[in-house]
Amino acid sequence: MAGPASVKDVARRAGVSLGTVSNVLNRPERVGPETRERVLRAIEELGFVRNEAARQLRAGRSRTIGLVVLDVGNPFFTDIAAGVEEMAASAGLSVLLCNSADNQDRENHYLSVLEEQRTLGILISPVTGENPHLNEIRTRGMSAVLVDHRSSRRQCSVSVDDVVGGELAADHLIAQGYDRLAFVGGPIGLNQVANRLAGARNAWRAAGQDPDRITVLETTALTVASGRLMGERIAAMPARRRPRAVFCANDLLALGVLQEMTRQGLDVPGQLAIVGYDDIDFAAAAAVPLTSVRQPRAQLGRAATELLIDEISSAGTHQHRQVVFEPELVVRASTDNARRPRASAG
Amino acid sequence: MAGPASVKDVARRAGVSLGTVSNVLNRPERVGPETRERVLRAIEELGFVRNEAARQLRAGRSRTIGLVVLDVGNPFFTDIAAGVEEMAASAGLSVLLCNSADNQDRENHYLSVLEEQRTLGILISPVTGENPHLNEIRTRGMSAVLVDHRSSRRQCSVSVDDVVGGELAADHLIAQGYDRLAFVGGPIGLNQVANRLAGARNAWRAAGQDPDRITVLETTALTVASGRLMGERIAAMPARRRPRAVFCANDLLALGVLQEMTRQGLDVPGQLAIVGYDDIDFAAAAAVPLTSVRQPRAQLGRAATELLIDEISSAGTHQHRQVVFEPELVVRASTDNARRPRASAG
DNA sequence: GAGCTGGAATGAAACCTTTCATGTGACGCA
DNA sequence: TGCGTCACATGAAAGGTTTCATTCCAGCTC
Repeated sequence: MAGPASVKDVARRAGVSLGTVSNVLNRPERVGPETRERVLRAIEELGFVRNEAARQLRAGRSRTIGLVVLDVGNPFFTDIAAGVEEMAASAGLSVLLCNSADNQDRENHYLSVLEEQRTLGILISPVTGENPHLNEIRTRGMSAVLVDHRSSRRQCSVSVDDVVGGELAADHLIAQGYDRLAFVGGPIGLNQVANRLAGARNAWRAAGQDPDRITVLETTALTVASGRLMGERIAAMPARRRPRAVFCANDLLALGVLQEMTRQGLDVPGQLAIVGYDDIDFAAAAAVPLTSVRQPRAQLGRAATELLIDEISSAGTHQHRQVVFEPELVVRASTDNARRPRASAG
Repeated sequence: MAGPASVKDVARRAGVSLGTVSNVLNRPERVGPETRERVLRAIEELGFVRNEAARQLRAGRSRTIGLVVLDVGNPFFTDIAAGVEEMAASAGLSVLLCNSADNQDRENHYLSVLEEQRTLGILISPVTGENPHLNEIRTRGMSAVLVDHRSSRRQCSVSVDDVVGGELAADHLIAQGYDRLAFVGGPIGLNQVANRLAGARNAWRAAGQDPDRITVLETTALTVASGRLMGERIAAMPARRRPRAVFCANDLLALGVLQEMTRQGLDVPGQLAIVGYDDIDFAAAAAVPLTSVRQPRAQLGRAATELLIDEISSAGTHQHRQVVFEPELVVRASTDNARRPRASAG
């Protein structure tokens, strides 16, 4: 026996036909108990394992959905993934988790893989708003739901209002009396980044300030390492020109900045207040517990999966929906202006 | 046209045979330039996408390896996954990431899925040492490498010496003068947990103490939430019976305990020193930067993938190897006994 | 002009499972 | 005895790709 056993081998060993073996596997009630027993024994003895590829080829589609995220290393996305998996499992589907790492080429590569696999549908947190490749794939009949990104009316999406989130963060900083504000995040091309910045500018304008006077410190990625790098730059600024508060596009950046401040002996929030975004579990456990904008992560994942399943199963009647959740500000020590030392103390 | 276009459709449209289309796809140099052009145009016009299932059925195996981890929510494992993916990509392979969530049934489920998919090989951080199902699958010719768990000589594995890690942690605490020691971790059935505890006991014994006098506080999982729960229990102990130092089986637990201490107003390391394990990025950014036992995570992933690829490609000559890395202690503020208040101060 | 060469294209077979229309035989009932 | 029914079991077909042994043909040599 060269390769692994096939239904044919099982059939021969059990002395029945191919069809009967298949029936034992898929509709056991249609097979006589004695025959069934014999087939099962043959399966056991040969160590037969279904060939999913052949199965799927016959069926024309798989029982898998794809989830493409921007960064598996970010707990924000693994929390979403947990929600997706929970929902998918309860519908009997598997989830194929792909990491685009903020990279358009990788995103497209994974989209191709998912299409070639005849995946049932795709959940994607896209690198950019419009991805022609994704649109093409959808044209060919693949269902897709955008996650963490609001779509047009021609497609389903699940997102959290990032503009509102940015406003919440900036409003809070303004209310706390911080004046020189910086925004840390990037690449600016990322939608989430752009929207959170736009929200902050809105709030700034509403407070009667010039929205362009928010210093934008653009990073190359939304990671702890990028945050540390930017932290170095901030610490190196002369105290008079240094911002009093930074709003970071996500918690990883915020934690990086915070870490660097601590290392350089700058007090948070005394010399620099920090607001993060996402409220991942680690934000609360940070050196200085982080004020952050909370997103309902698992819920995001569940809702997206529900929409996708609906789109797949009721192809004809499906109505595209854009679900938008509201973010929520969680205030912690990192923006406590009471702890800010006298201006002369620096 | 009902379903998506197939090679047959492309062939018809381009006015060539099936075989030629396949050649354009797989060995373009064997096809005349003019014909090739015509086929490519047909592919473009029809939006033809290879059917991976059929491809794989024909080939007998996929171009994918499976990675089963204990907890995708734990940065330790996503860092390993990053290493795996990097190595796999450079060998032209895809990675299917599965989360067993410490659960034997889920682990077995994913193993079955991977076998049915005719995955090229499996990297697995196993829930328990011996998994009969995994052994069965290996019997049928599937390659598998254990990750973060040392195997017997009959199989490849990549791990970090957890006993040494436990010794490093406990030695450090002893050297810092901490006497009442507790170990936080669980389920004790998990190998990593058991070994780290064993290491700590070794060190304790070597220091002339009764190794059974290490209090074992068993948790149900290695998560931040479990850590918080155990933190509550620790805080609730009368100060005289409370441990002076805890060694946590991983950083998530340590962060949870730390968070709860802060919430309850207990000083770390003043009233409780904490050592974590893994040295994930967040450990350094914690409320009190965590002393932790560092593991070379990405390297673990890369090495495991290398072993797997070797096992797959040189099936005949392959020698099973057990690669064991050495952990490294990273000392930070959470175990700084200088900051410990006078005994009478409590 | 016959025979040969090599590049290019062909078409059937194989991979494995599932489905479905068909076949078989036993049994009960009129 | 003959017919209909029912429960099982059968075998061929289909699904899309790749491979490989053939076939075809233009161009070349002798």
